[in-house]
Amino acid sequence: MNQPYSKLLNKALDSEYFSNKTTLELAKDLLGKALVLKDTTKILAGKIVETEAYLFDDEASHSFKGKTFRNSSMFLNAGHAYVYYIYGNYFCFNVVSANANLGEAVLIRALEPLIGTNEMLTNRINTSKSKNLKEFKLEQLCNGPAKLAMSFGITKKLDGHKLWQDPLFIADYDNIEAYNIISTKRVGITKNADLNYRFYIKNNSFISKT
DNA sequence: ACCATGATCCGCT
DNA sequence: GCGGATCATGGTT
Repeated sequence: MNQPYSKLLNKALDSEYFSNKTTLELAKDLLGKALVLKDTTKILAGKIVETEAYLFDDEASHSFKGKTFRNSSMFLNAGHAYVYYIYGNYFCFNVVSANANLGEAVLIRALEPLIGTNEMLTNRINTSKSKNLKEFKLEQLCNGPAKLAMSFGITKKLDGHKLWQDPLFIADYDNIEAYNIISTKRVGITKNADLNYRFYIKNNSFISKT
């Protein structure tokens, strides 16, 4: 058993972890935690190094115009997964936050791979049609919201999943105090774009962009 | 029915 | 740095 695996054993965070803080607090606190996918055949894990917050009164948020079929998971209790399909190709993964029916969430934008990197690469190869994947570096495996979803095989099937249970959960990993956290404008949005709701670990080489 | 949009990625210049 | 791929989703006709 390798070091990261033992560090993650029995460290899954419970539902209270997600509900007892604001969305902005959660977006920062998730940095250094591990995203773990565990089923009967495999375990994949990555350290969360980059997040973005989406609030209820936020024009950039999918929830801004109210509840629809697509975004309904955003209105569940904190700690549920919100997975959406985008650009005709990709899935992105969020952690629902704050009060139920409010519609707030944290987008997970980048991971530092810890366990199961070969399986992640296989998932990337099978999902994306790129032919240069063999040259991919570890830094490029999960350095973007759709990339990490591909690596973990996260699809709509996990939309609405409870993140304090298998097969997908968040585990304690690194101590948040050990990091300097940088906040910047969010990536890829046009509305309400001036707020510094993107957070990442300073000097970490696995983030999506500088 | 039709249309515009998009919390992205990738390859090319 | 730029544009194409590609289609579910939601809003409008």
